[in-house]
Amino acid sequence: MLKIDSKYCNLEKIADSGQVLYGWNKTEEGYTVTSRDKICRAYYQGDSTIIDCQPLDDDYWAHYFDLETDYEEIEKSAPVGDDFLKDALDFGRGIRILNQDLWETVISFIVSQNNNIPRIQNSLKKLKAEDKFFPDYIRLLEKRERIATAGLGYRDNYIIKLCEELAEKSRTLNFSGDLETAYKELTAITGIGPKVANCILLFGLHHMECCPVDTWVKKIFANHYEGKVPEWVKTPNAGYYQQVAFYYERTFK
DNA sequence: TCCCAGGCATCTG
DNA sequence: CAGATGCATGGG
Repeated sequence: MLKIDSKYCNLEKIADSGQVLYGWNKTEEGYTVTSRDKICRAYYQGDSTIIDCQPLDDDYWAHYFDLETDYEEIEKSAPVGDDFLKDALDFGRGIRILNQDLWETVISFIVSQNNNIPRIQNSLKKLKAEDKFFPDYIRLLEKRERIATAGLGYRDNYIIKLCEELAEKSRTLNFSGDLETAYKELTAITGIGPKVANCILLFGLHHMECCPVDTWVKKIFANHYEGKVPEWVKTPNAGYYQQVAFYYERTFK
């Protein structure tokens, strides 16, 4: 069981921050969270956030919830004199950048393009169907009818092509090289462009300097920075600043 | 009915 | 290189 100061681990904010499109389900006490073949319960107890898993797998979940990172320190290192960022950091305090499963993240954000969040989540649920955990490429190729009926629109071919290419090489996705190499390998996949690649790098591979620029972030630049790119975009923790800014802007759209 | 959604691939100049 | 366009689908 993990016990975290809830000030820096707010379950609702994490669930609604747009980084996680699969695996979080609301319950009476809080959430159940699945990742790969693992599951935990997450809820509050006093001023603490509790992560409780059966069987015991605290190391996995400690990494998933990114407990090795000091978010108070990230806040302190934010560029000064930026009122919008300061407000976003206050509003989003409690968000953490999860270490999500790479495959789940890749599929989630391929599905996310030119799509809305409820539809994305619905499609991912349909891909999982009655399976216990999110299907790997082998399972998806076995269950092609799911891909056809998941409401994926034109994105279905991106997923089929990726699964078939992995099957041909008989290997799962992994990006062991540096950031630049991973970015090139990701954007070489049909259906993955700069924005989706940055989401995968940030949410699946935990490159905190990556800053996905989507329609909301463009709105932020336009509405709060006179159309210019703010300083925080090019800092080592840009991914976190992007996430709280996204959450802040989208909440008060 | 039109417009949009955590964009991308493709084509054109 | 930058800019324009089509894309599947469901919700507002």
